[in-house]
Amino acid sequence: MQEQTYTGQRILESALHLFSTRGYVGATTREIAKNAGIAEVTLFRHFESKEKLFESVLNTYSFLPALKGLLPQVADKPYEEAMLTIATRFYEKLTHRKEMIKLIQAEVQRYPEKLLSIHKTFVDELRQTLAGYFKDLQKKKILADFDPEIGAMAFLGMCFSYFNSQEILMHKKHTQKTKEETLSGFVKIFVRGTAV
Amino acid sequence: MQEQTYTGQRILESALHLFSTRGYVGATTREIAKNAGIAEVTLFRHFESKEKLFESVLNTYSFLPALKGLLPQVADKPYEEAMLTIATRFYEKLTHRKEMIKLIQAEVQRYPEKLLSIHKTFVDELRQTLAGYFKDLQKKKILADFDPEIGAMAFLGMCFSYFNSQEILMHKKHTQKTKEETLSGFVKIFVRGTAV
DNA sequence: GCATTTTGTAAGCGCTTACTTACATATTAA
DNA sequence: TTAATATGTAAGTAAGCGCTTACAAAATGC
Repeated sequence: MQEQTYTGQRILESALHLFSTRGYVGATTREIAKNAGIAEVTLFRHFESKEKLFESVLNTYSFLPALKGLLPQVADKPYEEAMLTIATRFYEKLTHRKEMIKLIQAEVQRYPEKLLSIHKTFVDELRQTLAGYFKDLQKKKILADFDPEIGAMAFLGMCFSYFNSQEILMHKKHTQKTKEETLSGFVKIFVRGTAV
Repeated sequence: MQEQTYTGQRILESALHLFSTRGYVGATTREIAKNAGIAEVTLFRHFESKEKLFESVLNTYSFLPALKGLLPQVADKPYEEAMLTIATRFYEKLTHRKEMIKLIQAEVQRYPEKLLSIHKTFVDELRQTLAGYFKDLQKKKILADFDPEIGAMAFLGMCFSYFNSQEILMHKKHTQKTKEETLSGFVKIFVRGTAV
């Protein structure tokens, strides 16, 4: 891949921000350049076209999943405590990737193959990692008998939806419960269930 | 509200479709008209401007929440069976509103107040309805002690996330488990938990 | 059968967009 | 100190967009 200069890097950062907030069409090359603090003609010296810039943004900011590295850290923790740590870290990772997630949701139909590939790689890694963790605990008879894949989907799903409503749909302005209370409540329900 | 003619109705349907797949900026009035099978000049005879058309689309296709009407139907069912019915109906309602949901996700930053209001009204109604149901069952000592609001968020969240990945991010092309298996698995986990 | 309403066709305006060319200036490297 | 490289300024092109005007044609209503 082309080595990025300082100017090129600023262009990419500006582009990610504007592509994710305005969409591909709504983000003009004029505005991307201005936001990056350069002349528009300079943008076209670094990137052949707007479309190539968009592709570079996707390549540069694709997900770097890291839940795998987290599991050894919670291996010796009690199950419920471990799940809370995983939920909190997952939320933090999503928050760091907020702009890329917004970009994928907004433009998934403009570049379906690429964006779905990025997203799927990310989701599959998460799901498989968490499902593997559940399988291990089931072998140790710590967990009940349920489909680990579905369990992973359920858990990540409720956390992602909460992240989505708080950070992307900005409901956090109207929320009374803290993130900690909410994630803790999710974990409690996931671990203990809701029936008597 | 202005009474919609047949032509006006087709324009609105075409606009919803193109606004949700291409975004507000990416959906041109030329294409909206063509897709509706009319001349572009006719579009401007029915709607003062592109922006007024967009607003009419929001007003016309705002959510019509209907989970409330469902609860009496499941009141006498066993808890787990009732939850599966609720999950299935919720998924169906989301599927019917797929384009509006896509529109909200894509354009929430262009029209934050309006779109967030629509979405929040929808989500609040769902959450409150489901939380009320949980409270009733808790009073009857059928459910454990947990925050009904957080329970509602967790349940709706995992269902929505699954819907989002299947129907909007189109992962269903790569999915082996059926929707029924997945929702059933979600409900089982939600009701019984995952710990032994 | 005629009047009214609705829509189509055609042309166009003013503006914006992505992108290019040419020359000047600033910065960096030799 | 000079050469090379990177960027800025200015002007411009071609295409497309939202929207309008004028007239013709089709559909509807009385």
